[in-house]
Amino acid sequence: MDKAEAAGGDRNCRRIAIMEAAAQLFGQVGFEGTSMKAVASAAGEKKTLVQYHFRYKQQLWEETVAYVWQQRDEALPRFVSIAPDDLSAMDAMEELCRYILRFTFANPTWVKIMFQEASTPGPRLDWMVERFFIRDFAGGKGVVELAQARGVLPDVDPMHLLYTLSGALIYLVNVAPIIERVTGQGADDEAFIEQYVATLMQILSGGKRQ
Amino acid sequence: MDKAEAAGGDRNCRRIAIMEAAAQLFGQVGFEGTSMKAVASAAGEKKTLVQYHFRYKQQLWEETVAYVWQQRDEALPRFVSIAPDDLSAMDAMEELCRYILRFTFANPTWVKIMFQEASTPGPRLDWMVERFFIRDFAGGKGVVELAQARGVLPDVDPMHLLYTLSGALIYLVNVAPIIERVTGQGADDEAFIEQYVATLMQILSGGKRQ
DNA sequence: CTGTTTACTATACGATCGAATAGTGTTTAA
DNA sequence: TTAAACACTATTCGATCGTATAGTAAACAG
Repeated sequence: MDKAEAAGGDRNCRRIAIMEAAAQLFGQVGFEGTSMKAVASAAGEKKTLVQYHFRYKQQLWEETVAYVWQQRDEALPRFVSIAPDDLSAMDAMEELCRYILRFTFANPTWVKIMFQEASTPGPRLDWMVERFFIRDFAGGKGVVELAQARGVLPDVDPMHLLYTLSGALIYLVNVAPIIERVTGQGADDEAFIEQYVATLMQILSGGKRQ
Repeated sequence: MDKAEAAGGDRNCRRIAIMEAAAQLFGQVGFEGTSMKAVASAAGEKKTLVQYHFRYKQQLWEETVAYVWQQRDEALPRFVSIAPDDLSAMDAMEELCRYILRFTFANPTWVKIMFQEASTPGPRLDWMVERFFIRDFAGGKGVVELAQARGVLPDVDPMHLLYTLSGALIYLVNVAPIIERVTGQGADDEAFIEQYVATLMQILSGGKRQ
C-alpha cells in the first residue's frame, strides 16, 4: 500500500494519467473541442474508464484544472521565494524571469487552459477566477511590490507592471510555435531564452533610453 | 447592382455574415470546438446555407481567416504609418501603443484565432504562417526599428523587443475578462487603457530605474 | 421563350458526441 | 467465509457531428 503509493499511487495512477492527458487536450483545443474518447485514447485507456472516474465532462474538467494548478503551485513558488535571498537584487530579478520562462515552457498547460477559458468567458472562467485567479493576482502583485521595494523594478503601478511582465513572459510561450516556424529558431531554446531575458532586463533597467 | 454593392454587397452579405459569425466562434472555441450548425445559428442562417457557401469546414475556416486578416490590414496600418509623422517621437510611440490596444480590444478576433491555432500547431498554423505571420513579423520588425532609429524604443534586438511589446499589449486583451472579474475594472475601459499605456511608456523610458 | 447558372433548402447518411446502465472481476471489511 | 466496496468494461441510447444529394425558385444568357 505505501509501496504502491510511493511508486506513483498505482491505485490512482490511471486516474492521474487520464487527468494529465485531459489537461493537455483542454489546453490545446478547449472544453468544447475535447472529447472523452480523445482523452481516453491519449491516456491509453477506454472511454468508459474516463467516465467511471469522471462521470461528466464538466467534472473531468474541474478536477483536471484543479490538478494542474496544484502541480503548478507545488513546483513554482519554491523559486519565487527562495531565489531573491542569496543573490543581488537585479540578478535575482533576472533569475526569476529566466525561471518563469523556463518553467512556463516546461509546463505550458496551465497557461493554455487559462487562455482557452478567457477566450470564452462563462461559468468555467468564473469558477477559475474565484478558485485560482484571485489568489494568483494577489501573489503576483506581492512579488512585484517586493521587487519594487528592492529597486529592481520601476516604481509604477504594481498591477499594471504585473500585466506587462506577465504579458512579456507568457505571450512568448503561447506564440512560440509561430516564432519557431517564422524565424526557424525555437523559442524554447536555451540561447533564445537567455537573449530574451537579457533584452527584457535591459528594457526594465532603462535600456539606451531616449 | 452597384447600389446593392454599395449597400454591403447584398449578393454576398449573407455569405459575409456567416464568415463574421464563424470568425468569432473560431476565435472563441477553436476549429474543433466550432460546429457548422453553431456558425449558422450565430449568423441567423440554416446549416445548409453555410455548407453551400463553404463546402467543408476547412474551407469555411480558411476563407474566414483570410477575411479576418484582410479586414485587419485594411484598418490597422493606416495609423501605424500616419501617426509617427505629425507628432514628436515619444508622443507618437505612446499614441501607437494606445491605438494598438484600442484596436485590439475592438477587433480581438485575429488575435484569438492566432492563439487558438498556436495552441494546436498543425497544418492550419503552417498555412497561417506562410500566408500571414511571415509578413506580420517583418512589418512589426520594421515598426520597431523605425521607433528605435528615432530613439523612442531601447536599442536592443528588434525582434525580441517586438515580442516583448506584442506580449505586453496583446496579452492584456486576452486576459481582459479575467482582469475584469478579479479587479472589478474592465480592462477595455478608457481609463484603464490610459493608465496602462502610461505605465508602459514609463517602463520603456527608464521609469524610476535602479 | 428557353436553357443554364445562381442562391438557397429539405432530407438523409454514417460517425461520433456525452451519457446511462448493466455488467465483470478483484479488494477490502466484517 | 461472506458480503460490501471498488476498479474497470461492454453495450446501448438519443443527439449532434460533418458531409452528400436532390430539389426549389429566381436571375440571367442565348
